[in-house]
Amino acid sequence: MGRGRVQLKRIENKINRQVTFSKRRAGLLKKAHEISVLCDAQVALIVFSNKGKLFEYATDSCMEQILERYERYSYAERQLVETDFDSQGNWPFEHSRLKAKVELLQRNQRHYLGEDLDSLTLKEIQSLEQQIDTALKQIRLRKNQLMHESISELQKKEKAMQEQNNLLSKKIKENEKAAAQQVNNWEQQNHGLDLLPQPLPCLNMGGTQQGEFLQVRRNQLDLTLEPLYSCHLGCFAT
Amino acid sequence: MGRGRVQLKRIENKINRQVTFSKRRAGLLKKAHEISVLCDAQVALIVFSNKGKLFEYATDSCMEQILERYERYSYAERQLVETDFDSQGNWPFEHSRLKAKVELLQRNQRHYLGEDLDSLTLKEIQSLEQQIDTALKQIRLRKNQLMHESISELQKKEKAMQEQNNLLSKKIKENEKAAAQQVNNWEQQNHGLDLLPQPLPCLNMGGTQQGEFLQVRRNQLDLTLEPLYSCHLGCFAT
DNA sequence: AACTATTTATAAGA
DNA sequence: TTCTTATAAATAGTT
Repeated sequence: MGRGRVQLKRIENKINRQVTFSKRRAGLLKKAHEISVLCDAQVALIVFSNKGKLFEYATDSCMEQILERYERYSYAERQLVETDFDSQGNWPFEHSRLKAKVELLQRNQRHYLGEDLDSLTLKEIQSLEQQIDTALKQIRLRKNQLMHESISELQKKEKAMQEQNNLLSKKIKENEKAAAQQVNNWEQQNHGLDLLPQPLPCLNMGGTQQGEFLQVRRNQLDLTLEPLYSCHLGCFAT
Repeated sequence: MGRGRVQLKRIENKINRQVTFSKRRAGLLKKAHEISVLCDAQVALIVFSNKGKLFEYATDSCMEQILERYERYSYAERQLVETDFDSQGNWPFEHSRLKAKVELLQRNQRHYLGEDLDSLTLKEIQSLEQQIDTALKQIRLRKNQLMHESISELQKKEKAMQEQNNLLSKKIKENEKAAAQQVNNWEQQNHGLDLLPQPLPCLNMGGTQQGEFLQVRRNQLDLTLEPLYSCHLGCFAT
């Protein structure tokens, strides 16, 4: 919607990205509100800019309520299992223990994500740095592994297609030959009738193959999620 | 956008509302995805239809992670909400919700620490890598800040001590001078009585000063924390 | 589910 | 950032 057709990939120009973000964010929030009012739906929308700023919309401004509802919806099954498993226990105690645990985990999580670091001493920061540095190395290792897997699967696919391709080409040539033979025969019988057979284009790896492959992987690894959108991104963007 | 101008109010016709909901829902999800990709933003969108059906979109399919981030962001307000919620005593629900939360947090934590990465897709890994990379940068920033603070405080201290040192030296010299004067006087009065005053050693920055100072800083900054991260590193190692 | 007349959103330019 | 404008997209009403 604008003067150019838009490609669904990250806008590299920073200024441009920021401007587009502002505009589209406004549009998105507006539309969230509209569907909420028009269709009597309950909507929660959370947007973090790439700089980490938060924007949100929630029907009737009750974000927490909607998130609660969401979690209830997603954890419905789990609850059934857990409810009678726990009922033997000492609830008040268990409960406060859990709350403490959650708080601790959240605090650690903030630290792992590089937030709220002012409360740490130099020594703690240094230790944290080492942990995160190690983690990053692991993550990159695994990423590379996955990327290599992707690559080799794609190559395998390519090879298979190439073979199929060759086979088809061969068949086409044979057909052409047979056809030419036949034409020859005809020409010998009734002179001067031309039939030029069109050469067919070869099959090639399409640009969509990569996306398709990712979709497959996603479904294998992530059985719980509905795939809302197919992958439009290049696989190997950083 | 359509043949008539739209009024921002609930569509009363049920069929119409349902149809509009379908169309706009698709549009909204699409736009959420677009802004996420184009502008490198993290988006979570939750829609409950008025019949209670759930539709959702989350950048990189990690809804829970985004919701966690959201809750971290609105931490302060949330405390109040939770306290309220607890006291009305829906314990079984609250309890299982907490357990789910703990589980989620622990899973995320493992990922942040580079463990248990096999369950993640390539896209998720890439997203994780970016987060952790950013975190590490933050951590290093803070570390450098702390180190600079340490250094400049130490330098200030050094300077102060140097001054004190000079002052003391001066005083000692004066004392010596005075003493020599007196000795002279005495010598003039009763020849041949030698009293050589011992020169006093100067004060210096001891090797332990630095460690002590750091210890003090630590205690000032870290009143609340249990030592979460054990320290294996030297203070100023990278 | 398709179609199409219109309205909206928004990309690019100022 | 904000405004303008040309154009792409979304979609309301229709079939």
